[in-house]
Amino acid sequence: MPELPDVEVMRRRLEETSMDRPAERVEVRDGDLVEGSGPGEFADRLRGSRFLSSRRHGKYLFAETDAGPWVLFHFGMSGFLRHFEESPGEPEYPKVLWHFREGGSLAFDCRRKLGQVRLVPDPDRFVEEKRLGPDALEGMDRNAFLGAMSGRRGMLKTALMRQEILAGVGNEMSDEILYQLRLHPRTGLPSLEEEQLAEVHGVMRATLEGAIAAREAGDAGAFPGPYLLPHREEGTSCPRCGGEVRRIEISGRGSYFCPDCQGEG
DNA sequence: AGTACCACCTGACGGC
DNA sequence: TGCCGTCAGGTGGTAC
Repeated sequence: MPELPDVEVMRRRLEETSMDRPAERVEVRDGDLVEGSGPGEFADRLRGSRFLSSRRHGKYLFAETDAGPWVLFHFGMSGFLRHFEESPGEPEYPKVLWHFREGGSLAFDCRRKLGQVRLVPDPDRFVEEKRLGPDALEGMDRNAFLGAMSGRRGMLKTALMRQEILAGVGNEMSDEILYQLRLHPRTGLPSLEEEQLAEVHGVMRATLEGAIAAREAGDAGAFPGPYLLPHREEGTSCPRCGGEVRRIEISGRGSYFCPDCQGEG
């Protein structure tokens, strides 16, 4: 799940449910997911601590603690956060849990174990060391976007997904952005005029905002106009023109599009 | 510079 | 029912 919109919604849930509550106990059920320190050390450092604030950069979520460091959450392909009050609400694959003193728990769930949790002294430094580009939603105005995209030879989709160019767009959102633009997934950057690139920027922002709103509302209808996200399946019909949605492979990643709206390539 | 491909890891799902 | 191949939205490294 987790691309920028998903992570942003998780950040908001974290703000609503888990701030300023001392953790009675931090439970590491799978130390494989904890990077940079032993699982025991991680739990010990955070015992009794509270989350003070949160930040997001691209697909990374940071939570400031009064223990000093920030907790970094990265979700891989199958990770998410869930706050629950009673044990029946516990998700299926919780790897790290915060049990709050006043009740309730926060679970970092990660079925495929491709995510990670770690302590970092400073989010800005982490972003710099990771060489992440500016956040696709908060950190890129039109000119920055044009600057980042101009002079590149590759595909638009690939560039949108490269986290060192801009952070937050993944495979699924890149497909959605191309769908909204009615561009084929293999569209090359050199074929786009500056005016079209500016449109890409606007549509990217609107698509990310729309996806956040849709996820917040928990229903697809919140998205303005037809969108591809619920139709990522070969053979389903395009919500815009009724054409047949197809899947092609780009660098080993599944890419879904409507040949009728977006061209055959 | 850009692309393809593999690896990481585990589960869900469809076909036979 | 069970086995098997395929696919999954993440990143990172290698080879061309």
